[in-house]
Amino acid sequence: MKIATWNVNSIRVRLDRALAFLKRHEPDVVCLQEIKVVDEGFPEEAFREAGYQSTIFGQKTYNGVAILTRNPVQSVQRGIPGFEDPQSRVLAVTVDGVRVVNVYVPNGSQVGSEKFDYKLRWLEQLTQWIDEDGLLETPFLICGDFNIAPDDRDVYAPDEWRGRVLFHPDEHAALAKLQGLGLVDAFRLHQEEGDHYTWWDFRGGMFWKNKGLRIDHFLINEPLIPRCKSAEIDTWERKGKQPSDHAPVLITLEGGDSA
DNA sequence: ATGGTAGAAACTCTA
Repeated sequence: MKIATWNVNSIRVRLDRALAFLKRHEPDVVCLQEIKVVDEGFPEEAFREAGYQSTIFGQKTYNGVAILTRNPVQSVQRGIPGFEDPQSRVLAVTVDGVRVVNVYVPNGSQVGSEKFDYKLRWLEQLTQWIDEDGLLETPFLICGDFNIAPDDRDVYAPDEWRGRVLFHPDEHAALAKLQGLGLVDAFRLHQEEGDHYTWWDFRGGMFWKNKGLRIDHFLINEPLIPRCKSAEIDTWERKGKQPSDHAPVLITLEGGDSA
């Protein structure tokens, strides 16, 4: 079973690339963030022709998440239960025996801003839900754009970034609390070196200088750890014509009851 | 401290 996460930064602009991505990797599940469109505008038909069904939680102009799957999904959840949030940032499904939570964590804008407070509150609500919902009893993963670089290896210039949004102690504490529920960073199971990034600012040709941050993640629970055979960042998707500012991340899970 | 780019939408906001 192959699962991908990708902040596409508008699914309408990225449709051709997304279809080519499906052909190239043949993933079973793809979690998309920042689709930037309402449900009705999502290119469901094009994905159906490619062999995928779409589960969508859209929003006009900003945010929006969706999950593409080869197989049918169960127990669809939109948003964090009990948390009033006008922004579409969370979509969970159960597919092939795995509970998959797709998140687009708030960016936070500037440390100390209202948006930064919202980011921290939002992460707290997310953690509380995962903790209380008994979701961790069975194979479980949460993936997406976390807008947090976990440690120094994940930032091209850690001393320059330390204390700024995406690399702030309060964000690290919030992420640690979530991981404290028993989740591990799947990428780090397979790669301990730094210099592997998933996002590069469009401005200043940061990709070509490899000045990026690793802010897109897969967090997996105990039952999935022995099944996780690989984790990779597809930097190819950051190259060429009209790339997103994020590269996709993919993991493979062996075994389980995937059809 | 500022501006650089991209996307959606509508001459600005978000990232």
